[in-house]
Amino acid sequence: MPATPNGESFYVTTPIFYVNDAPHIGHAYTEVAADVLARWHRQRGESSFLLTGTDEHGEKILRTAAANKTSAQEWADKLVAEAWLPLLETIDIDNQDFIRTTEPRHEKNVQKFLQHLYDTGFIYRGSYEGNYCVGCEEYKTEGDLIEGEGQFEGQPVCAIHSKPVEKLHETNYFFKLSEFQQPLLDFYEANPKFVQPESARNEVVSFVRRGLDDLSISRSKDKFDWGIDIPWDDSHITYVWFDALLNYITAIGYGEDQARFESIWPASVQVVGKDILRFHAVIWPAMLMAAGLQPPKQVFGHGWLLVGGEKMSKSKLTGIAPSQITDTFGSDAFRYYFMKAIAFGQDGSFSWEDLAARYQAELANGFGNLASRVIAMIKRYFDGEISIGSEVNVADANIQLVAKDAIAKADAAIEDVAINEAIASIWTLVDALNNYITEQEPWVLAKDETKRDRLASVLYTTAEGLRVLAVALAPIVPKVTQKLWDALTAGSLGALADQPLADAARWGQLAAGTKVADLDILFPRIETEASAEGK
RNA sequence: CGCGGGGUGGAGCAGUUCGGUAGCUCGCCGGGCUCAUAACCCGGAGGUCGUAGGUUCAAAUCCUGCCCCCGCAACCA
Repeated sequence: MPATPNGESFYVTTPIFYVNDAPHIGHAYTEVAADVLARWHRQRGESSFLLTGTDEHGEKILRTAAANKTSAQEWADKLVAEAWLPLLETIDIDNQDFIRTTEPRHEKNVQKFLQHLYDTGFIYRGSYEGNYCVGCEEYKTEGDLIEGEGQFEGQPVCAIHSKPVEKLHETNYFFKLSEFQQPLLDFYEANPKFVQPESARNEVVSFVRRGLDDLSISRSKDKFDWGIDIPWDDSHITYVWFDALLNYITAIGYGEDQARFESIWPASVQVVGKDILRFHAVIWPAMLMAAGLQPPKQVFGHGWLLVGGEKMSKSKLTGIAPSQITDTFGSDAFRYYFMKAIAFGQDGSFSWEDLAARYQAELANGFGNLASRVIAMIKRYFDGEISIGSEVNVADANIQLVAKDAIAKADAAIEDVAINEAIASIWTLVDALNNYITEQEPWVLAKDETKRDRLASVLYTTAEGLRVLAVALAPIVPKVTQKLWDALTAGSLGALADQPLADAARWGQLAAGTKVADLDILFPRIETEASAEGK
């Protein structure tokens, strides 16, 4: 694996959640992916920073707040406290910061950014003509409209209200996005990994080739005022792009702590759902270019979770709250399942049956049971004491090779943001160890006093294998690997999260004489029927 | 001709860039083992690779037509 020097910085972001939404497994999926990347890089010795947060401005929030008889800010506060922060708990996210777009550190520096672009001529005052739907109280793009039926036959109508839209004019501020078509295409050309996966990149490139329009970035306060004031014109507030997207830099010191900002930016990977890929791969880099800042190194658009073969949706009642899964299976299983079962970047099917099957086969029977049998044998045959045998054979050496190879390949896979491949690679060691135990038959060796030394070697090999697994799987399943680590090392090797991946496969780290501790069942069998859920 | 993704043993997927024994996980059947969470290990059955044609010595893989499913147009990573 590449020997990464300490001091390298890894900055990963998730989209900020629209605070009005109800958290579902799609949100959690994005979070877990980013968290796994961040933890992995941290164990590579890099200073790894995971940012997530909430998007709290906008008309909808203002309206639901009013409907709940409270102010927009209080409404947002409540949702953050009751929905979004608990979500992070539920799935064990180790984020270094959580930014809210209503915080002063954000609003103030968004204004600095806007002012800068205004001063340098990238923002101008223009007239906006659009199709306004009175029912929605917002402008619709051509694509938002559908063909009318019945009395409105032949004219475009709002897809939600099925009523004709009005042509309205409004004076707005615009960002000169159109000037960035060629710079963006050049940038994509020079940085082929900027948009990943490949299919996402192709889509973005062809989208930009078709041409870009300038972007309206402000709204008149006549419409609503729950946003950030345009600094030079207090009759307008900014629109989503210059508010939400900028969180990625306001959180790390843009505009007020230049040294810190420069030490972290540009972001290493910005994980986004494919629905918001264009904003992150087109508008966002253009904004940064306009401001003289570097675009992120990579924007990764992941796929959708499909339920019953279709995209999850609230209206079809296929939205699933993460806690529905973690209550039964635990946060580690949640993290493992979604990272392993779905190729990151592609759509993936979720089903309770698949989740239960993988939990049982891979986590409980594969990994959990392996840990169980190894610890049990050390206790049974050596009174719980780690013992290093001297008789090493080809099979032992092979396990060491598998371990080394597994880590190296997993590391390379993480580099490509292929999280499922990384896990599959680590799992080769789980399988190899189960196989090794069967072939070495330690229970047979145990019956022969003269084979005591060989027995020690076999058990030491398996214990070291478990140690490697604990370290390599810590970013994926932090809770159970911690339990395993405690049982195995009795604290003699320091904290699990501090174990460098580069050194993980170096054999011989468990010291002779270490007493292994009791190990709880890592993944208890789920007694309830396959689905463990009433569906 | 709106844009895009996809159709591979019962389920979920890989393989399609650079044609040449169809692979993985789960499930199923048979065997082994007993340290372990009725677990683990080995072997086996099961596929006209959506469909119709074309190119080729050879196509899941290249070309053409057609059929079907899904996403983008309502909440929504």
